[in-house]
Amino acid sequence: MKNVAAKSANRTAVNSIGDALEALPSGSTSRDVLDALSHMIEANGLTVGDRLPPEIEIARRLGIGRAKVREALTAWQNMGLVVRNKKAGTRLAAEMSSNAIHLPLTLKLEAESLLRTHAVRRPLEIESARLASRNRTDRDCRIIAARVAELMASFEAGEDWRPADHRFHGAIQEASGNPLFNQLIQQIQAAFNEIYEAPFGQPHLGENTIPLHPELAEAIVAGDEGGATRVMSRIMDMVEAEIRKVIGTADV
Amino acid sequence: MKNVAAKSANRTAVNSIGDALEALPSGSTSRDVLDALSHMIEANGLTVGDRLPPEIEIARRLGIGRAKVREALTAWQNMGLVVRNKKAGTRLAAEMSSNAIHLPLTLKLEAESLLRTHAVRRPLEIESARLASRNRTDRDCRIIAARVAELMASFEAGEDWRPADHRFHGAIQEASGNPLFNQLIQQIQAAFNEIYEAPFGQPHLGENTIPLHPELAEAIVAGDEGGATRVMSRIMDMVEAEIRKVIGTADV
DNA sequence: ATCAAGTATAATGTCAGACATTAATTTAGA
DNA sequence: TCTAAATTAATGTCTGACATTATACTTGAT
Repeated sequence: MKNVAAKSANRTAVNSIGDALEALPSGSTSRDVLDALSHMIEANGLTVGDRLPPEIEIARRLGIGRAKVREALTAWQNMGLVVRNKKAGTRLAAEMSSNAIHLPLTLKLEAESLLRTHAVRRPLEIESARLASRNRTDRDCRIIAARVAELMASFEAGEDWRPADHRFHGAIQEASGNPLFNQLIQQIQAAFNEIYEAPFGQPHLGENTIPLHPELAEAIVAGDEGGATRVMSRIMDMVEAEIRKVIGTADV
Repeated sequence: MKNVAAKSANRTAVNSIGDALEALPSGSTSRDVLDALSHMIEANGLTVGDRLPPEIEIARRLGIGRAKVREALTAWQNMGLVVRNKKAGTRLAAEMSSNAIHLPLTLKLEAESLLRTHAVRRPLEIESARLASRNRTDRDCRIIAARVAELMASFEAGEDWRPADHRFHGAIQEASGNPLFNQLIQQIQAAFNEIYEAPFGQPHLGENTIPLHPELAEAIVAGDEGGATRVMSRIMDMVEAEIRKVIGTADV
């Protein structure tokens, strides 16, 4: 019975893709293929568990080779967005894996994932600040001082201070002596931005925390482990509060 | 001049892959291809910026088709681990890309130190314990209780308790309500094991910490945020101490 | 008529070969 | 010596074929 419903749903989907899948211009990238598919999925209201058209059909409609379609679908598969099955074809995956963030498809689902992403970033930032205040070299101190000055100047000039903020935190992670912190946080932050920038435009998230940054820099330079931990925690808490305010939810 | 050095490095790499790339058994998956390549990369000491052999060469050596090699490399490319270039071939990427949190190779390339890996795991474990003691459901409590019982039984029976330990920590991360913790820690731990098991054989790392685990479980079930944080911190500190003892180094 | 077993089929998975494209390298020329 | 054109070695793409397999269908027995 469930099969019957699924089957008819599939048929409508497959029959009506002509409306939404048009030939791509030449030189189109794998990303374009995914965008076209996203569009088709949305236009047809396909949901989790539904089948996509066969690869060969997609290729024909888009006017590209099957290899290109496969490459694109493989990307989604690796992100956990679709599962492929010999006879059953390619279906939208039962669950969106969290490190798979392809915007057109997942935007609606990802609001609270901003908080989740931040929740992971939080302890890493705090720990990196603690280690930085412990392991910093003279050179690190000079860089941190320069970066925080740069940040405050940018902030007070009313410019877009986020690149400077990014560099400042990068300097702290650098000073921690463990490159993994920088790597991980950078990736997490990139994922965050990918979710965030699109739906809400140009944000000023974290603006209230900027005045705290000189204090953070001082604590690290002074080697004050507890102070660095405390200030960074406060910064992270304030960022979290702002996220909640923006997306208007309360639960993690 | 830099070109010359790079070129000669490439040549040695390409010439010596015969040592490290052996034919795969049939039915091998794309993951196997990547594992074989990882192995080759490590065996030849390739680092960021170095070239991989041409796809067709890899395919020949592994006894598979070029399509399969391409699919595997595409996965890495999508994760930002490699960049491909028409004539220049495929190179290990200079920077890890954003939406991909694929740690195993990253860590292998970047972290020669177990301590660094552990240093990243530490704050994540502590935070997940804290969140678990805050967000746990009744169901989580039951699972945690069952897992810790299982762990202690396995430990006292003198068996290999590590799978049970793994499941216990997994239950805590589950209880935190944020699946990202589980994902990240699991990957970090996988990377750790990949580095660790090989050189030191069958370890009993963390054995001294097992008796602390019931206490940790109790704190979480009781909702004692401070207690959970404290115990998990102690566990992590002890693991770190044991790592230091094993590898006999002092520096992070 | 219902259920089980076997068969057919339609989709993905893989391979091979060819050609297109591009960027590094080499060569020719000013 | 420097610049520009030709070469070339790699990835990128297309096509067609075959392998594999999970589903869908058919057949047979109870």
